[in-house]
Amino acid sequence: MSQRDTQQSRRVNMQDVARVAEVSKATVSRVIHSPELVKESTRRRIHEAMEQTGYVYNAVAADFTRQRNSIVGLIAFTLRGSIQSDFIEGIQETLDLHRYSLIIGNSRYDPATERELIRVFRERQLAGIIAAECTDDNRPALQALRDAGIPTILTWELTEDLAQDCVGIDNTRAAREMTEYLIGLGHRRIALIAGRYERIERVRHRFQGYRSALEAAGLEFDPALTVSRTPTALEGKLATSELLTSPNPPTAIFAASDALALGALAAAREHGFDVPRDISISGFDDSDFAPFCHPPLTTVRVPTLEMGKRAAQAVIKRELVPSRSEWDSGAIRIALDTEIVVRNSCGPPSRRVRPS
Amino acid sequence: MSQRDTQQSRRVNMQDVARVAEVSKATVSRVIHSPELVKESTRRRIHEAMEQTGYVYNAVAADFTRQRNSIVGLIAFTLRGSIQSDFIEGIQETLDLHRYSLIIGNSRYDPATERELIRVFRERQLAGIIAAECTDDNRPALQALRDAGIPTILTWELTEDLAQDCVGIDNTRAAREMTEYLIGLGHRRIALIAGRYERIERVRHRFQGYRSALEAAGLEFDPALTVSRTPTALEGKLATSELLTSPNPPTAIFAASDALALGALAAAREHGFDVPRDISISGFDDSDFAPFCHPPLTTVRVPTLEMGKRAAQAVIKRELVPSRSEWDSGAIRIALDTEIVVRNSCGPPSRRVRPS
DNA sequence: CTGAAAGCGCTTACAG
DNA sequence: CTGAAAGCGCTTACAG
Repeated sequence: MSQRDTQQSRRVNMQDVARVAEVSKATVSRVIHSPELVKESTRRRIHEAMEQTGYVYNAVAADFTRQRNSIVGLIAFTLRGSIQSDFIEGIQETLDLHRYSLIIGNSRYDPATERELIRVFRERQLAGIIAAECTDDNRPALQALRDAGIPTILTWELTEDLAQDCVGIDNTRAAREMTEYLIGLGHRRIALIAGRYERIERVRHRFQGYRSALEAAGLEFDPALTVSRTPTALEGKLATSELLTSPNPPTAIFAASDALALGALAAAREHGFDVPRDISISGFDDSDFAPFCHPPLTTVRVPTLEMGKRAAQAVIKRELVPSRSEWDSGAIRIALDTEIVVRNSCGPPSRRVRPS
Repeated sequence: MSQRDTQQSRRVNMQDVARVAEVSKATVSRVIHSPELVKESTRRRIHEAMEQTGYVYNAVAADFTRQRNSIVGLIAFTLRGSIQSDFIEGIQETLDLHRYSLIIGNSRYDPATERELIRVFRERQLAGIIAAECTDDNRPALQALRDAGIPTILTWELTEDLAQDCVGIDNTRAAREMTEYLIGLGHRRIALIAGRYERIERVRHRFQGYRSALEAAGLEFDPALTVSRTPTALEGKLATSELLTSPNPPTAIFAASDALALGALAAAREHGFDVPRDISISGFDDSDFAPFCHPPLTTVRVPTLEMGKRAAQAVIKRELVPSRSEWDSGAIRIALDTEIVVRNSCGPPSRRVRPS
């Protein structure tokens, strides 16, 4: 193969193709990007030359020349659990359509790494950033990115900052609706297991939704019934164990992620509680595994694939209109609907407090 | 902020910093890459100049100049299920350490997309490629990448092609051991649910391991007991339903991924089978959710985090020694150990064929 | 310890 | 429909 040969010396570049096709490299570039501008016969000759020389387009050189990269970055705290793979699939699908690539950055919940990530993304002059999660601490860094001309889209929530582009769901309402559903089933003592309220806006919103549903129903808000945990099954299990063995246990547990709910289910079983007879458990996300839990999990469906697609579209839209004056005409704010998926993990409360 | 100001005109570049610090840009470059080569006082002056001008290093220009990109690409069929997020975490952790970024490509099981991905990765002149999965059809494309001087590391399996760099597990042995475990429990009719044997080497190996354990124990291999499915919970459930309602059902099901096993568990419950009393079910992967299944899943632990780290290290090692003559001194082949994690989803067979 | 110079491979107006 | 020319911002020997 010619690749092997040329490799020892020098890669084939556009100039080489131009020489073989007896055109200028500007024309070769046109064949690649706007073939309709080039005469049919010339185009054919160039294609042949590319074939013959084993030419591989150099995207790095192109990005460099254009002063704008065709790579989008994703910022996440973790790739486990909380980030739905569907969400990333949605982003990729859309990006592929427009010939962008995706770099995935993982801050591992570490602010220093997060800062580092943002620095690297700036250095790489990425076309845009999608933030899957963002602590309040991290907001200024995102803002700086935006100031540097790099579009940033926050996802999974509708930010209180109305100047921030976002594609998300109404977490407050979603949590309120699930809480109302549990209240409607007859529950009076409903626990909430969620992330760290103080740092993440969307978790705070879910908490607010839960609380406002309680208040609207005239139910007392009991701080002992809300626990903050990292959204993993293990933490959900631990938290549920504590709730179940507390002096005045809940009759329903609303886990603000399906991973937490999975752990809650396991804890309930271990303590001899039948779900939903002895205790109701609901989740949030409608993950892949939710229908296969025992019992199948009642949860909040989040249109993650759609959210990923919309976020990618938003980045691309921004990137195509880089002028800041245009941006100032208003933020992109896309609200996606959620819905409660009723399966079998919730039911009316039993009078028994402890199972046999 | 200075970023905002400079943005309207031109970005601050190395030359600007050099001017302010009254040095050449070569020296600025040295401060960034090999500060030990620069005199302390000069270094300080340059750092001040960078600060003052709001300089942001241009990594695209650097990659372009160096003719070698500091981004590694990952190729996968999907981001759902089969790819463990721990695996990607491991890759990222190692890459971060060495200041590489990760582009994640998703072929969505489509050969055309896969080819496209490989083309894009070549155009981007990536530092190397890690293939999380690779059909046989796709092997030549990977080979072409290698020929073009881009290191490619295959993962999750120890390839039959001894010239291919790989970091993986012995799928044959792992499957044989799990099958032996089930045989040891007393099972005679053991089903296997796995991916498509004909296309993926590691699935083929698991199948071979299963079969060789059967033969070693003098058990008949019954083709009716092996089913090929996409590794999702839904497919696992469907396949299990069929097995359970077949004329001569198995007493144990070995699902070659935990996602399949999760579905299998759900199917068993739906058909009124108690696990493990009426049917044993085992998985493969030891996913996050395995301990929280009902019952907790007996499965094969795969050191995914470690595998990710090793794969990234292998790419970096290759990338640092790009000369082909060095490569020819031998392929990188790293075998990682698996182990059976015994939980509660497997037990001795019952004599009952159908539950009450 | 530091500088001058060449060059990487494209794209982008501009001209014709 | 096509070409000539400038330039993007670095790094890399080489020289001193």
